[in-house]
Amino acid sequence: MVGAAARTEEMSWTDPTCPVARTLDLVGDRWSLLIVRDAMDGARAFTDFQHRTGIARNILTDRLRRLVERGILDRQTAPTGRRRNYVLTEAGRDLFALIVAARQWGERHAFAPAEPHSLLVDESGQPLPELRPTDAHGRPVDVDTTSVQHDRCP
Amino acid sequence: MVGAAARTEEMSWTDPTCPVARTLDLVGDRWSLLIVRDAMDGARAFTDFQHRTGIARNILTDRLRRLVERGILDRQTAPTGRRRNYVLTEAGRDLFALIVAARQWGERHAFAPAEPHSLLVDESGQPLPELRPTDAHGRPVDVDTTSVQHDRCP
DNA sequence: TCTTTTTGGTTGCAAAATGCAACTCATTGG
DNA sequence: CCAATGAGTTGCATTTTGCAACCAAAAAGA
Repeated sequence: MVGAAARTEEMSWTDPTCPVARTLDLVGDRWSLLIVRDAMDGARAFTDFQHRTGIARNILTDRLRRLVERGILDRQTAPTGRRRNYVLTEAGRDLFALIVAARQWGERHAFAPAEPHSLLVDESGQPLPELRPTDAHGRPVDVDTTSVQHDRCP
Repeated sequence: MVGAAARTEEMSWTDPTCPVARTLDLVGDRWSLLIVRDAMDGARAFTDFQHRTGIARNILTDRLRRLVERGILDRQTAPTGRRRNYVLTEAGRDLFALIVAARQWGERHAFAPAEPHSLLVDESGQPLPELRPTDAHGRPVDVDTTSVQHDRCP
């Protein structure tokens, strides 16, 4: 299902039939996924995001608004007219796999072997195993063993 | 391991300790992942990429060069013809999981239920099951059951 | 062989996105 | 009440992108 404002604002897609392209149209700019990353790591207030990402404040204002419009973040006002903060929607939380894939690729290809980096761990402190696409029977697949059908409507 | 030119050119990272941020610095712009997507789907020549993505040619020139510099594409001279084309490196092929994650999120959240879209299938024509991050024991994990350690060097 | 077309770019300029600093205006802590 | 902080907005300079025209080498055709 498409996000709220994507409907009202009649989003113009780079490549309307490709889910990869639509995803990039929604969160594929320089900052949106870093904002989502920080939201997943507990950031909720404007300044949380500003300090963690280092993004310019006017751009942050715009990105937060767009992520809300696109159904990835939600603005919640705490009980007594307090400060509003930003929380992930279900669609936003579902970006977890994408962020994990980005993190793991970065660990494999953007760091020297001994170079320090932050680490994503499960509840027992263990790093996650690598995400591996599989076919319907659980066998690993890759570029060579898959193909894109451009002419189907499932 | 870091890409060839990332070393020579002394890349300046948005957030040097975060693998997600480094990945986005390398392929997180408006076009790079669509170029990789098309390379995975068989595009090799300049004009293949130009027609599939619709990107402006000067930008395409620049993105292709950067992807080569960053170790994601390689320029290969075809056996008979003199014309060089672009093929994915191992690091580029390893972006498969990231592209699949983007595709699956797009299918779930950027399309109306009956809206047509391209489909990634395995060798027997079956769509791939959804990628699910798991812990070391194979149990599904998500935002709530994981955390980022910002102070470790594995 | 000579000409035409296609490929793979480059250059210059206009438009859009981004970054930076200064300025509001409400909330909160003392 | 007053100062400090949070959450933006506004204006301007810089950077990135898009568009169209131009160009040289390679391939194709006559």
